[in-house]
Amino acid sequence: MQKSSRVSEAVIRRLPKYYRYLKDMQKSGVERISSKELSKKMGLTASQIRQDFNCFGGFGQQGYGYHVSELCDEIRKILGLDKEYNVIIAGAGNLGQALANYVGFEKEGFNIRAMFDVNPRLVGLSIRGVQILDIDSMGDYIVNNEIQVGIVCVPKAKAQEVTDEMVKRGIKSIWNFAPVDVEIPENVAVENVHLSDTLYTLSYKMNED
Amino acid sequence: MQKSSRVSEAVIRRLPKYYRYLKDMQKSGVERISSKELSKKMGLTASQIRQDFNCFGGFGQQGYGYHVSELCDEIRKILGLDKEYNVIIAGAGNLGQALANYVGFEKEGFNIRAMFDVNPRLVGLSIRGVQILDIDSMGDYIVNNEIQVGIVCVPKAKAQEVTDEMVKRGIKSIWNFAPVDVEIPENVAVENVHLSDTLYTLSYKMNED
DNA sequence: TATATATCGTTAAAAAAATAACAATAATTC
DNA sequence: GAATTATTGTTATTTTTTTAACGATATATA
Repeated sequence: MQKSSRVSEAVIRRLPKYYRYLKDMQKSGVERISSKELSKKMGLTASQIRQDFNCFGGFGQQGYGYHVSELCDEIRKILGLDKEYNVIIAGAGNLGQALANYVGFEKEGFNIRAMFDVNPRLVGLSIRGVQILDIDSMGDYIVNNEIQVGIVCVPKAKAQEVTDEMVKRGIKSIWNFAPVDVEIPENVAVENVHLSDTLYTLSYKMNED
Repeated sequence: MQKSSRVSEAVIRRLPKYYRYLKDMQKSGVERISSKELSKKMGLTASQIRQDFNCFGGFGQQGYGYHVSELCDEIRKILGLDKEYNVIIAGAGNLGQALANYVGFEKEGFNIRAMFDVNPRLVGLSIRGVQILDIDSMGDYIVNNEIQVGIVCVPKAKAQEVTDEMVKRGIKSIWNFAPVDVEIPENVAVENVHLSDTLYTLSYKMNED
């Protein structure tokens, strides 16, 4: 798995999709699958699938195909979903609350430990057992509770500031939903989500031909 | 703009990002920008930017650069954001409510007309003036109110069913947040969002080196 | 057990995307 | 107003990504 650092962004972005489909198949009791069958289901080519998996060593067997649950486990590991993470959410507005309420993240090891907000009306409340604390206490909380992942759901104007504080206190991963690309140092990972981007793409497609 | 149908997916997916940066600059009063300056801000190459814009005709001026507001307007048009759309949301859970509360969409012409849910406790309530109606009335509502865009925020198990109903009643664009790829006929546009995909990518990056 | 079939991993070819180069032209300077 | 500079649009080159081809190997069949 030393190849990792040379795996292209395109491949990496397909991994979660593989994982989704494989998890589903595993759940439905499918035991084996060939690259050809999988390609049909996922709308990719069989060639690409084999090539993608081979970036990480290749988990199949000639003449047989892939063991679904084995392959699924491998991809889980590659994605780092076999570990547990401590997570906080900055911004307890609608989106922050929606994320806190979604149980799927916890199933994959992302445990939301606390939420933070400036609004005194929200501070003190709980969402699914997760407390909303004052945003001023976020820095110390990160340090004291070994938080690795920070989710940014604050308004655009506060996003960079909140991110900076997270990074300063040792967070190594920023999942940002504010509609602005936040800047981070090289050793920190970031995903700027930009929900509306996909809406605009949809708008483009709708008006295309 | 006849070229449209031959513009690559990669370019199309960058358009919303250009639009974001240009809108910001326009707001801050920036009048002109060169591909070189823009490339620095956005983390792209100047070459790529010029090439991207030229897919749609090229809006610059040699020796000068681009007029920010003019370029911004052009991209708005290309994305179809100069029009108005009637939108509904299926599923008034946390995510549905979060989307209904976000005013940014309306600013770009996506007017949320109604929400739909199965939960009788939610039916009858309003979010920012948008009524939550019974999901069974969705089909007729779509027809009677000329709805063009359907946002799917229902659980995974119901996503395809709800999508089918939307398509059957004439919706031409599906923005799907359920964690499954919904299938649609060829003449309908779809964006399957998959929030957790970016979290998993983040997880990969965090564990990389 | 030998033969046929399926299917992978891998190498080769093709296609697509990104980058670089440059001629054309507008703006600016002297 | 001529010369210089800036910067585009466009063509050429390079790189990356995708697709196709195929030998190797395991499974299934006769």
